[in-house]
Amino acid sequence: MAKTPKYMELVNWVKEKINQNELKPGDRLYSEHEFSSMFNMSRQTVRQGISVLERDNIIERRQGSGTYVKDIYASDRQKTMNIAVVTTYVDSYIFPNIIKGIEDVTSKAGYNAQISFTYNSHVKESEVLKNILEKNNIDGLIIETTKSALPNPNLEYYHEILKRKLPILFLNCYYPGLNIPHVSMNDREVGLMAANYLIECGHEKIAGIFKSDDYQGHLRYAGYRKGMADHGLQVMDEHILWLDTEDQRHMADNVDRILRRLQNCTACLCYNDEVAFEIVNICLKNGIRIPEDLSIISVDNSHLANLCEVPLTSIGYPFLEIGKAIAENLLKMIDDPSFNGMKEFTPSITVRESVKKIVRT
Amino acid sequence: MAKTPKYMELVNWVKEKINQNELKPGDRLYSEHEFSSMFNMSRQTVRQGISVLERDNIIERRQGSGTYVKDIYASDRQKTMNIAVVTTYVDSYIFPNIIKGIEDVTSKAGYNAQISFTYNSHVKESEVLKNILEKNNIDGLIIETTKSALPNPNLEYYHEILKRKLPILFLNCYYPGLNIPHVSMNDREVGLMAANYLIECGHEKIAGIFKSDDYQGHLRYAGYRKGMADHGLQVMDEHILWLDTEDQRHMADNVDRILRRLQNCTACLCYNDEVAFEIVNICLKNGIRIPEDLSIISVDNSHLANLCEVPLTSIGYPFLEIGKAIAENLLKMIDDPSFNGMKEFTPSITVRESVKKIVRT
DNA sequence: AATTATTTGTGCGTATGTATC
DNA sequence: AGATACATACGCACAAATAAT
Repeated sequence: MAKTPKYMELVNWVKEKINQNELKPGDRLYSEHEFSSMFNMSRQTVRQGISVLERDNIIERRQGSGTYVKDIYASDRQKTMNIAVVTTYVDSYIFPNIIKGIEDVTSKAGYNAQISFTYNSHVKESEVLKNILEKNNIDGLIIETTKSALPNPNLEYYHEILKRKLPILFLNCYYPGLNIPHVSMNDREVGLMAANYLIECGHEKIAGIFKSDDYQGHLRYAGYRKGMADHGLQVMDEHILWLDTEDQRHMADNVDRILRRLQNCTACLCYNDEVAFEIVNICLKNGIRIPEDLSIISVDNSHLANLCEVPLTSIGYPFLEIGKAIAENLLKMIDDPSFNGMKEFTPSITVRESVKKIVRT
Repeated sequence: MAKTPKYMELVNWVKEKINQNELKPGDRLYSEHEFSSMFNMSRQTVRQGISVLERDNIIERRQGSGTYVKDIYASDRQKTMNIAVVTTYVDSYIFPNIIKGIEDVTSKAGYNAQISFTYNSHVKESEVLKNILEKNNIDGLIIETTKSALPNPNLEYYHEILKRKLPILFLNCYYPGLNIPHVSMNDREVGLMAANYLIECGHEKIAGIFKSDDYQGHLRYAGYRKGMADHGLQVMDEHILWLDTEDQRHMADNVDRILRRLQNCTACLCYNDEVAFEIVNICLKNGIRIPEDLSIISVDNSHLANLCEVPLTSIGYPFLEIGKAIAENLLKMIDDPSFNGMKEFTPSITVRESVKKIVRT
């Protein structure tokens, strides 16, 4: 059995008082003489204990004045100048631009960006968050949450982050139930704008393809519903296709499913350019002409929208600007914990060739 | 005037002995009792001095055994579990895959990847390297050097890195004069293979577009020259176009230049898919049919090669594998400083539609 | 395998110096 | 100027770990 030294009594006593909030940052401890009589130990032993506390960065000695509890949330907490960035996929067009935006801002301010990926897996996300909390060497965190529409088993980690008052911003997605600010597009507005545009072009039977496991998909769906409802149009479940991350990776397996949902529709709202790109290819291969037989509207306005066989009309998603904004706001939060870094971008549409205007008869 | 405490005598004495190399890592210091009589100070005072040295991570006490000088290059140097990754551009297809490969490997091994970009600017590179050396919180470095074909003003930083025995690997490019291992394609082989393929297809008048400020460009050019020479063909300077990073960003400004170099040629070897993509567009707009009038061979075999209006025959560049390999080798170097992480990949060709076979008459 | 000498760790007492309020 | 606080310094005794005998 390991015998603990006498001076550890004092060390533990102080630590406990701090934990119980009976000793707050800036408070003066008892003097060495007082401790000496309180614990029945010599002043030398008291000093030994205080040395341990000093070494551990818990207290601070000031000659002639006293011994003080260090101020954790201010001068003491020295910045590491590291920012953690956690995203889901190393996607071909979203990721590089967002990262570039973030890195532009952080590197100019002297920060390093530590980048990790979750591959949209909760397990990987939990590993990443655990690692971040254990290492405790970052000043702030930008995270694109995994499967944001599903219950998140990693909530405890987010609560711990809040408890530690570590500045954190959600990228793109967010959890409605969690009090963590986010920087993203207004995705409901995105869905609404897309639906409205199609309706303005004369479409009424409008299919929708959304992502089921991202909260973004849910918001875009909500916007789409609102657009339909505003114009007295009905949303038909048989024209709504929900794709999850797995489906998206194997679109070829979903061809029949997709074609059935698109039947009898004159237009389709696609979750993003990646999906739209695939849908266009599938349609063309199956004799459906774009936009003559089916109009397609998409989201992201990435280079894919340009490169697509039928250039896509797409709602813009300014990834570079989002990256810059989220980094700027995180840095502000680091300097001023009361700053709320929430920001939502308003969408805009880029018209290309994938939507046909229908003249009503 | 500040009076220095007596125990500092001992502290300074030890520090000096270490500086003069009279005390080497692993050496045992005199015992507390010996010091006590040597310096005419009490054992308590000796202990105080030794405490200072211990706090400064200079010596290590072992109860019952003695006090030892710490071994800086081994057990002492505790790993930070951070890897720095420095690349040039946040490119649309190269970067995400390489980063993904690196992050895959490093995160599995429990490392964080700190990513920075130089935008192919020496100034930015120097800032990044300076920051890395100042913070001194990484276990290894992967760097894609900036403008590797030009004299590098940041050589001093690389020498400092070598001096510190910090594991470092060059990505893609490297400096021939610097003793730092690299992981890349064999770019000379790339140029050779591309030239040979065109020659095998019956082409003799072959233009070449290379990047002037990357060493990769020079190597591919060297390979191209060898392929030509091996078949008794002459390399004509008027058919060689050198582009630097700036030119590449404003290809539209170079149209006349480009068309002049391609005159009288039946084929063109392009530095990479990005360049080839642009060249194809420029040619088609100017009435040059691909591959009927001009065959194009390219390098990278990225998705751009597929998406190009004329699908490109391209020499593959396995970015994901390169990323994985460089990360694996860096981790090996961290664990075993004698390990040489150099690796060169052999290229392979993917044939699409941009090269016409000429039947000789 | 047990003993012993050596070395660092813990703990206490005292005295004096120096900074702060 | 004086009281109080921490800093330095010396002395001693015993405990615990280590290494050699």
